Amino acid sequence: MIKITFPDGSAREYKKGISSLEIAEQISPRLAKEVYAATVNSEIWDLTRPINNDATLKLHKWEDDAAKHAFWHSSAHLMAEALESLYPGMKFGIGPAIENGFYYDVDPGDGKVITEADLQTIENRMKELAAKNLSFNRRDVSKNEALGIFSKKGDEYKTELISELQDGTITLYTQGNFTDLCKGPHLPSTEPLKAIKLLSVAGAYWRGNEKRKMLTRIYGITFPKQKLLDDYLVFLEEAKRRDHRRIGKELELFTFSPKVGMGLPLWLPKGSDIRQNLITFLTGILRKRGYKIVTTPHIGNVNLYKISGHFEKYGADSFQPISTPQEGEQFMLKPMNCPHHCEIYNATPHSYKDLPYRMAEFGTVYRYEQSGELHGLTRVRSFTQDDAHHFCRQDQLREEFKSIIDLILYVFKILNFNDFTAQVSLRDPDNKQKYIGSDENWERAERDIIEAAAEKKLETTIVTGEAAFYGPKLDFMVKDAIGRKWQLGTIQVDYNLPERFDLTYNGSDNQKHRPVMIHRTIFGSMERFVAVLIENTAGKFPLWLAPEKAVILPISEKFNVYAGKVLEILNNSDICTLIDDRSEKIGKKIRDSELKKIPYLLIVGEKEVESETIAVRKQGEGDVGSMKIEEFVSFINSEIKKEIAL
RNA sequence: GCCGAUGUAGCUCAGUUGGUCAGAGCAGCUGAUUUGUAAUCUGCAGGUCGGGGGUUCGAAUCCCUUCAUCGGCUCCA
Repeated sequence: MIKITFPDGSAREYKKGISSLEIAEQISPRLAKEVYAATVNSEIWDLTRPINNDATLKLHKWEDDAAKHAFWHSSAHLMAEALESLYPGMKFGIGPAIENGFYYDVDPGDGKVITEADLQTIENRMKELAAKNLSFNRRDVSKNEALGIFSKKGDEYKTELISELQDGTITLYTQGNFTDLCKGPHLPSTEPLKAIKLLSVAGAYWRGNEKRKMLTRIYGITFPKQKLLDDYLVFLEEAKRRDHRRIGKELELFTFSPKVGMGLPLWLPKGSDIRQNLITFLTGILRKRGYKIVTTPHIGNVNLYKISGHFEKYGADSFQPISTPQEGEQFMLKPMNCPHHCEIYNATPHSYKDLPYRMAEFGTVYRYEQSGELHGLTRVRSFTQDDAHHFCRQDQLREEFKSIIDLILYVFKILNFNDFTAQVSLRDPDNKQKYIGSDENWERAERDIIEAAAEKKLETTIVTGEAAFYGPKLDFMVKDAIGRKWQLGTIQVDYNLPERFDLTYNGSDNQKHRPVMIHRTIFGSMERFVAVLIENTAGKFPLWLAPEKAVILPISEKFNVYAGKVLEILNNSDICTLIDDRSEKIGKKIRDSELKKIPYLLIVGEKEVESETIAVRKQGEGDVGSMKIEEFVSFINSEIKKEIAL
């Protein structure tokens, strides 16, 4: 007998070799139907795998990621089986479960392509196969046996993977006629794979290496119930409606023109207003926190980037230098503001007493991005960073870090950005030659970042090997409407540029010392931030950010004169207001303004003229009653104050 | 840059296998209406069907090429 301990601490005895599925059945047949995987001693297992020793056991229902993972991984195998039966000779790469669903990378063979038009056929075959209720069988094999099986099939991708695995750790899973190299875990059978949808096909380099062959990646998702799939598809549709590219067009916020060039955003008046509101807001906060605002040109001499090291590292992949017609000088569009800022630092002498020195700029930079990588406002070739550089002493590093974390959290809070993650990127300790700076400084900086984040109660994930070559960093990431991750704010320690630009300060010992430099952004870039803001709010911006605060809707043209008077008062009170004096019915005017997401609709008719009031309707919420014009002005001002005060 | 898809009026989209197929709704402009909380009615105007080339008696439709966009991959100082 073996002892199985459950998550609640209770324990029961079972006969040796029992599977978690059998245990679930003994608890309740219903439970057995709802579990998809099990954690046995902190390892995730197939439900059917026999347990031979005392163990802790947690059964995973659909709600658990482990269950979804097994479910989708099994789905990937099912898809592979369908593909193999439809396309004999197809070769298989890898087919993992992902955050939402699964994919499989396949090589259909030279000259053959799979397009979205083929997905329905594949999907249908998957459904046929799933209905056969095929069981997934796990088998341990030796490296030689595995190599034999897959080289016989001609699956060169699999044999490549196997050749890198340790003998004795290799397992295969078989369902029906399909066998795959796989760690598992899997479902007991294909039976629960009831609702299946293949979503898209895309190219993906084998092993993520652009020098190697491009395979065809097929994405799909499955659910145990059709209802869940339907809900998911509805969610995807809704997400598309929140897409910033779509809302940006509908609300006339920004546009792109092939004539201007791809990836070069053109901000329309309303989008510009939002952007400017953010800049004004942030500038106010920065000044209170001791930042000095600077301004630098959009180009810099090539030599500047040779000094900084950027030219050597990124020069070939940048917009190429522009030359002066007579002097033969070469300039680059600035890809970042830091070298310019270093020279601003160098323009004046610095004492240890004056540090930290905080320098900020809304600096527009230009980066060459591959054409296929451009994406709305989130990935562009020209963007404005809310950039800043802190020059400080090594002993001030942690406090500076804390102050920046504090600032970012403060700004995110005001903007109602709750759904972000923070990642600490450290250097790869096994590959130290990739980085510049002393071991001592790195260790200290990494410790400072981690501890500063902890002191600020910021939850972080720590990733080694992701640091920049010049220092460790802390990044803030958010997801867009359909779950793609984008980096916004970042805080990066830099030991490189202070060396290269020979930045110094006078210490209390009257000796020259080297300051540490911190790069930081809060929004990341105005472009990306506005994009994320659009998707978060679905275009319904908070009042303080809204480009237009109110629109006056006269009941009929008879009241246009009064409406004009109201308009003048509001605009003179710095409340950006429009008027809709078309000869349309009030219902139509309300509808149009609601769709434009203007925060307040002010209806004026006979009653309002007589009492010198306006009937206020809040966007999305309805009538909120009448008020005097001055009352509305102070109401709006206090609402805005509430929004941006903390 | 790579793989795949898409590209028809300002916007959203119809246009079977090449043969009155250049259309609709919204937006715009007209005129009528003068309206009380999410769509009043009338009429008009708008496109060399992304650009270029080709096949054909004939191309929005087929082929080539180019530009742009979308979904991914690689990249992201």
